[in-house]
Amino acid sequence: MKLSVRGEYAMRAMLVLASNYDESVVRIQTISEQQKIPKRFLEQILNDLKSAGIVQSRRGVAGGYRLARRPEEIPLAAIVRHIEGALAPVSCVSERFYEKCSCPDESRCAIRSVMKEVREAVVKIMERVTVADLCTRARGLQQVPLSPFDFNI
Amino acid sequence: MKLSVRGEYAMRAMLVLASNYDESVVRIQTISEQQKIPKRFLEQILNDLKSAGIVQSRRGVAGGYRLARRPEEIPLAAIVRHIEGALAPVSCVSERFYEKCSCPDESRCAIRSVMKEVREAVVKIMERVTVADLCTRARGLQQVPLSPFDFNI
DNA sequence: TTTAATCTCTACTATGTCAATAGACATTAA
DNA sequence: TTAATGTCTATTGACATAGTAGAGATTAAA
Repeated sequence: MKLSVRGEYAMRAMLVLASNYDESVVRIQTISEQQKIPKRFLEQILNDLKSAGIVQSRRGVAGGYRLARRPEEIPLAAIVRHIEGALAPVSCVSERFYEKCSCPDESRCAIRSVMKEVREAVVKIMERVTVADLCTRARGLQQVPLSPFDFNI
Repeated sequence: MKLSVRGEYAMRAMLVLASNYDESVVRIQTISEQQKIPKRFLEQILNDLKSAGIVQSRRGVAGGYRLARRPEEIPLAAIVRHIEGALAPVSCVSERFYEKCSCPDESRCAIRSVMKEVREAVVKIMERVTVADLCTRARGLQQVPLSPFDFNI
């Protein structure tokens, strides 16, 4: 898995939506400003997440976006898979985005067997951690005081 | 980590070199034919691995490539890091290829903390597995009979 | 000394992806 | 009716990828 800027923005937006899960909807502009994400670019990303059934939207004056499910029910894997594609390091070990590779004999490829392990390790984390966990972590990190090195005199 | 074709070729070539570690050198052409890798492309890749000190070469008539160290001393991480760059899913959690990301406060970024876990999991595998392990696995996989489904009548 | 087989270095190219930006449109609450 | 929103499609510039190509340097052997 390699996260593009697009994928990073998607996660950041999801974190905002999850933090405001009680609200009816959150406007694109609000997310864009809070997270410093180019608005028109964010539009595309959220629209994309909508087509994946991960978020819902309301159009018109009091419009905006909200999560389609509870934050606990959305693993990070779901977001990344829809925005970036495979979590696997090579597509010949991907379950959902499988593509044949060019090696002579895939079933006996030693490299592939290592790549499978990498895939498993990544999937394990990304499927276990949900958007709700992200919120919890974010709250935890707020508590931590800034390191002295982070202060400018 | 996401492996490009270039990175995959590099690993396949390294596997061939390790299998012939007793030989003096192996010709590009030999590797190219065995692994079905475009020769001129492979030239570049091997030359690149040479500049990384991972392989050595001999020029001229009886020329070719060989590993610069014993297969047990070359972790896959070394190869991938030189050909592809960071193992980390985002550069803001990379040790060797660190780059600042666009999030408001990196030290308190919840997404980053998850990405760190992913990085650790990937690095752990790629640093532990060596080219020698690749050879061992390859030999093991040779023993395994083809699944009945792999036969064409 | 010549030759042929090899690696080496640099440049080029076609294609695709990424990160936006833009315009016209549809929907909705007030 | 209007203004604030989301929706859809197209375009763009920069860069990366996966090669291809040509000319050259080095070396073992004839």
